[in-house]
Amino acid sequence: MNTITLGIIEDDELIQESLNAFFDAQPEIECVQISSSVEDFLTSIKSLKKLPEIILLDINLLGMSGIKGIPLLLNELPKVDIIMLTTFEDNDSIYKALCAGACSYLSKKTPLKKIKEAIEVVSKGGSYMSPSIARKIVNTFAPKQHKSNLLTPRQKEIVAEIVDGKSYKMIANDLFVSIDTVRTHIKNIYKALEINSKAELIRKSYDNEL
Amino acid sequence: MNTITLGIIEDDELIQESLNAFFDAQPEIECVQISSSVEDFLTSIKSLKKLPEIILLDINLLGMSGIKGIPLLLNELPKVDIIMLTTFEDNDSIYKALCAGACSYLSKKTPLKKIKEAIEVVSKGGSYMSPSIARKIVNTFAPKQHKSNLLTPRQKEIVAEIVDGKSYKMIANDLFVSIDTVRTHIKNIYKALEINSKAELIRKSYDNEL
DNA sequence: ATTAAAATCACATCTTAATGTGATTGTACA
DNA sequence: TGTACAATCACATTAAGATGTGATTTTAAT
Repeated sequence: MNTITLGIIEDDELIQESLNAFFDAQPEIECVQISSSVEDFLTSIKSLKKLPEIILLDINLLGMSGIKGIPLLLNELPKVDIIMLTTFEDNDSIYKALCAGACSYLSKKTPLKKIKEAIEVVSKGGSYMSPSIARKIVNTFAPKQHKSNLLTPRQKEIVAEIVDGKSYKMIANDLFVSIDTVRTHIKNIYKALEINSKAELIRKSYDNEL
Repeated sequence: MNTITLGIIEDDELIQESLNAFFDAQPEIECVQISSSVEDFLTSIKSLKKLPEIILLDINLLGMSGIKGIPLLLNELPKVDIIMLTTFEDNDSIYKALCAGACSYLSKKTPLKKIKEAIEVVSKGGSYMSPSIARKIVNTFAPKQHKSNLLTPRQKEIVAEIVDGKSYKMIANDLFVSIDTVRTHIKNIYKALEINSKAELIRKSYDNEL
């Protein structure tokens, strides 16, 4: 197994040193650049022989924030994997970092051994995150429980088929009813939602408005 | 620590039995209901004294799919946490399951010990997922600079109108061209995207596939 | 027992969408 | 200076969708 080249962007000197000392002792990982800011890091890498494959990135930095730096880092190093290493664990920071292109998100409380593990996992094409952060991430997908009772269960079935791209005829077949029944359902759905076209129905469905 | 009550929905008898035997031997986890389908499960829980706090759910089931079953399960058991346990590891299945409200996603290849660990993590309010699945999940956030050149700028304008719920006639009016021109554009769009209905077009548009 | 709501089906009518063939114009590129 | 492509329009046909009126049946609630 090849050594993994690592970059660190972290403005707390204590943490910098602690990480540096730790990775120095790990033959699998070679720390090729440590900077206190994204700006410095971007300048420094121009004169490096070995480029980092993975970057540990803090959010609260001097100069631009780690999150704003992600696109710039990815622009300079398109193949790099970015692991956030930060004290912030709020949904918003996590969400923004991932949307910007980070591939993993760790709390600074994470033990060094786990950080190393995360680096190895990411290097193999995976992603590591703590259970609590993972939960926050999956929660961003979860349905926003509108649960409006505008539509009956049967009507919702019909909507699902429509959204799936089925024609009335196909729906009738799938649900074992006549096409006229499908028509009637759709008439009622349109009345209930105060719309009058399939396009609006699909939009509402995608926007979770039913 | 209290025992965790568990439900299992899985139609493969071998896996059912293997899970059942394993959890029988775990004092921390009590399996209160095993069913082969979501439908059965929903019927069965009505007569249970102890309700499951966590459900292991397969996707490929007899009757309705596990993914379609998630909303129904959450409806009956609003506090339940659902862990997908499935062979499917494609982005789409993962994404749909999480959007439907699953809180964790495991491959069937996961060792029993890890499944138990996942259950305990979820029971504590976290989420467990394997590195490869975690990576797929974070990738759904990442910026997708597809910017596919499948459609010309004019065609994209037409699509925008369609998605907005406009009819051909309205589009023709908005863009100051004849309705036949709109028709031709749409014909070409359908050909380019290899689809043949408005519904599919709207879906692709919402799913960022253009 | 009555009522209300949900789901089913039929028939009719009109509008919109899907698809094919064919043509013209302008622009960009080799 | 062709040629490829985007954008425009016309005509025609078949399929699908939208909408109205009216009716039956089953089930849940009053």
